[in-house]
Amino acid sequence: MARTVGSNGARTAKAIREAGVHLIYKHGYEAMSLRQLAAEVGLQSGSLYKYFENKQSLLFDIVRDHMEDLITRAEAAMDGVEGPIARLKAYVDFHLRYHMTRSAHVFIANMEIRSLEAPHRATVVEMRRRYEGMLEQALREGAAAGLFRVPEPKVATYAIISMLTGICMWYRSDGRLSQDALVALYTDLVLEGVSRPEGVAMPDVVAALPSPAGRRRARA
Amino acid sequence: MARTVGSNGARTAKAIREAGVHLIYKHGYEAMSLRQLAAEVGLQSGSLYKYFENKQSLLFDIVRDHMEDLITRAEAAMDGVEGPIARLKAYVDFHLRYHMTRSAHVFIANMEIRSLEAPHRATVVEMRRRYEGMLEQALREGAAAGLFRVPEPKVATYAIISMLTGICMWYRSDGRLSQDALVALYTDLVLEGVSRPEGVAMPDVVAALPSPAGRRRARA
Amino acid sequence: MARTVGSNGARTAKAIREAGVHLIYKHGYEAMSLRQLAAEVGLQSGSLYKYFENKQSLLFDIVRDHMEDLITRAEAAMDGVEGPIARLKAYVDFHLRYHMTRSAHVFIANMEIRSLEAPHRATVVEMRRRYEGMLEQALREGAAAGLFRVPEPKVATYAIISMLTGICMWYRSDGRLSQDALVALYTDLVLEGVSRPEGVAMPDVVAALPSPAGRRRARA
Amino acid sequence: MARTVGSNGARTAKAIREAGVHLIYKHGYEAMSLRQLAAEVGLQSGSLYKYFENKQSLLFDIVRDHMEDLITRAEAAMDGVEGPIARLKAYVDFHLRYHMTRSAHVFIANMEIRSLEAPHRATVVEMRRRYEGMLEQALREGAAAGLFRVPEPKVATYAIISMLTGICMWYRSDGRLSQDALVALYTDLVLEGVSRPEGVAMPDVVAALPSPAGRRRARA
DNA sequence: AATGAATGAGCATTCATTCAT
DNA sequence: TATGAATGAATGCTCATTCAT
Repeated sequence: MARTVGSNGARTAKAIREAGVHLIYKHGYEAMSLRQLAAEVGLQSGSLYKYFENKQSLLFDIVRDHMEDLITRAEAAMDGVEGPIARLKAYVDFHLRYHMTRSAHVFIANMEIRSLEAPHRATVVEMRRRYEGMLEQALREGAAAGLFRVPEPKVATYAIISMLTGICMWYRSDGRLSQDALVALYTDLVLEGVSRPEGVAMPDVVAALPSPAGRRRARA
Repeated sequence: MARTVGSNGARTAKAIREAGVHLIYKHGYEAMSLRQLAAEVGLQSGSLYKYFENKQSLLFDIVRDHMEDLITRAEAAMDGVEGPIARLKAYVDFHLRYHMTRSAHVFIANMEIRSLEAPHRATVVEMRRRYEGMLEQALREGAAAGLFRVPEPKVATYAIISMLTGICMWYRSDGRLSQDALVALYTDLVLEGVSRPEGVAMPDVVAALPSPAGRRRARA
Repeated sequence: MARTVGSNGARTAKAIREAGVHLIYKHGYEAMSLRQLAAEVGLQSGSLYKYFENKQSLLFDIVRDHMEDLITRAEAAMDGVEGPIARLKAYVDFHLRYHMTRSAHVFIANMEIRSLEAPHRATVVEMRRRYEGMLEQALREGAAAGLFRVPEPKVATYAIISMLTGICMWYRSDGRLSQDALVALYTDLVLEGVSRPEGVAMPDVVAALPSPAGRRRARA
Repeated sequence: MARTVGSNGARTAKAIREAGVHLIYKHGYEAMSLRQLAAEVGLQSGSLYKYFENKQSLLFDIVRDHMEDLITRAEAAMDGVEGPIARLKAYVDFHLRYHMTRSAHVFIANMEIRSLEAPHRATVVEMRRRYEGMLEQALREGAAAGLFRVPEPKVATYAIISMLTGICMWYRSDGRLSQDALVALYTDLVLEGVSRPEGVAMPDVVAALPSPAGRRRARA
């Protein structure tokens, strides 16, 4: 019998990718078996190797492509936005909407870094740093302009990103609150959190922080 | 040979638990093998079964005990603290210090919930809800007292806890910033984020939120 | 190496089944290991799982298929045979020849019922009941016709079947006695055992038996 | 703490033996674990080795003791009984009652011979031969005296013993039929099966049997 | 007489992967 | 493009057995 009309490699490749995302999201990379994946797309497990080199590279492909997409879209969202406050708002808005829309990919990229082999992990970590850097930059500029109260931009970056990313652990598109409402709520939390209020001094312990200058290690 | 001189059940049990935490933290529950664990404590893998029923219950024991410890200590930390602001500060302080001190346990409890079988997972999720409830309660009281600007206490709870918990992803005890400094930084972010500033109105979209009253589903 | 030249699924499946019968017959189901079985057919033990779901289902497949074969052939052997005496003879003849020819299968079906998990066991027990029912029916009809002296057809059924089945414990095809001779000997024992002799009364204790009517439990 | 009053080795030994019989009967020798056995008598599994050398010798002890008991009692039951018919009746009577009373032991001795290592098995097989020999002897004498129609006493022996032994597969002491009734039924089957009826010739095929004289192999 | 800690071999089963067809 | 047969290593787990205490 000839092949089914329209049954072609590209379609299968896409089906594998989607089933892979779904299964890794649901069971975790280690717990997902290639037999399951093959069954999901109606193949024998050996046939998957036409579409990827091995299980590890399936994961890497998924995570790398996701990170590229994330960065590309973030840059597009921030493109042309002027001023630290507007840029911070744009970042928060983008990050939240992206995480609500593509929660499975995001979840995988956050949870399965551990399952990536060292070189792959390094690549992904570097991409994540670039993405986080966009937020850090906005915070630094806002602080320099006297708009934000962020003595430690790196810490604030981690804090804000953790807070925003957490949304993909519980957000459901059929929930009571709309995406717009949630964006408004989080934006408010973030903006108030970092904005300089009139006449409020930094706590002493922060004022006495050692200077970050000259340190070598990437993380505080 | 039967028994190493000086071998001792309680000591072995403790060693297994610690090695288990370490290996699950490092490789993930699925990726850790009991042979690895046994090797770490100098046993044959079959001998581990004197100390737990199976791999799953090792994980559950670790997570459950951690959650019990977390809740007990949180309650102790909040005990006698009066007023929403003070209570919020106490919660943030406790949460951060605990997460900086026991980051492996915390990491496991957050990451490996997925690896728990349904009934175990239900138990842990319930415990987590109780722990989160302490924060939510403080936020609600603060809002009711007109101190906090939190139209959606549940969302704010998730947001704050995500932000704080994120610290265990990067904190190193030998880092540049002390625990005190980090606590001060995060406390500032949280407090400013939720405090009611003079004459600042809610964003329109939040003001127009549907009332949470009467909804049945647990999550927003 | 992937595939031995000329290897063939159907052939392997048959080889596994036969080796399985042989090993279970020789060592017992519990004592047979799948490594042994795999070695017998020249495979790695994991490869067996292409051919059965698990060890238990290998046993069940063997026993079920045997029972189906037994019943089908018994019905064929009895088909068209008229009259209780002729039917009893046909049953004895069939049963003996079958048990002499396929003693390994028969042995397994009798000995390893205990090793079947409950639902499988129930299925097999039900099939056995059907097979035994054919003999019981012949005995009942002969008794009703005044030809047989069987006050308790169920007991007589068990007795006769036990007697006949015992042959597979010692029969060897290269023994001194031919199948025909053995069939003649057993037929004689059975026929004389149940036939009504002239003027011979039942022993008193049997005459005084409680009526089986109305009892619920299947077995005497 | 001192030992419990009356807790002594002999009592424990007996408990182990009984639990062993029970568990082997229920699960089979291979499937029974010494942990189960130990738990049944309230010991640690290592402690069992004060009472037997190893698992195999527990089985052998059980089977050997049972066979000794069987033979001793059979000899006592036949002692002083005169004449082939009376002796045959006495054997049948004894065998049935013994098998109804001690069905677990009997079952084990029949089913687990396969699990005995070669030398142990040889011992048990020899004992069984002695026990069967008592029946064979009675049949031979009855045939020689012209009372029985048994051209092949060995075959008849196997047939009768199989038939009688089968009772322990289904007999329940709370069944509808009493032991006396069952003994009467089986005795009747056996006696009629082997007794010489007036003017009934042997079937041709049996009349033409090769003489058993001079053969070496133990089984027909 | 019994414990309890441990061994080391073995088990059924699953896995990612290979490759001739 | 896909199959299906197979590998070989690994996994979680159970077992009979040992022996210092």
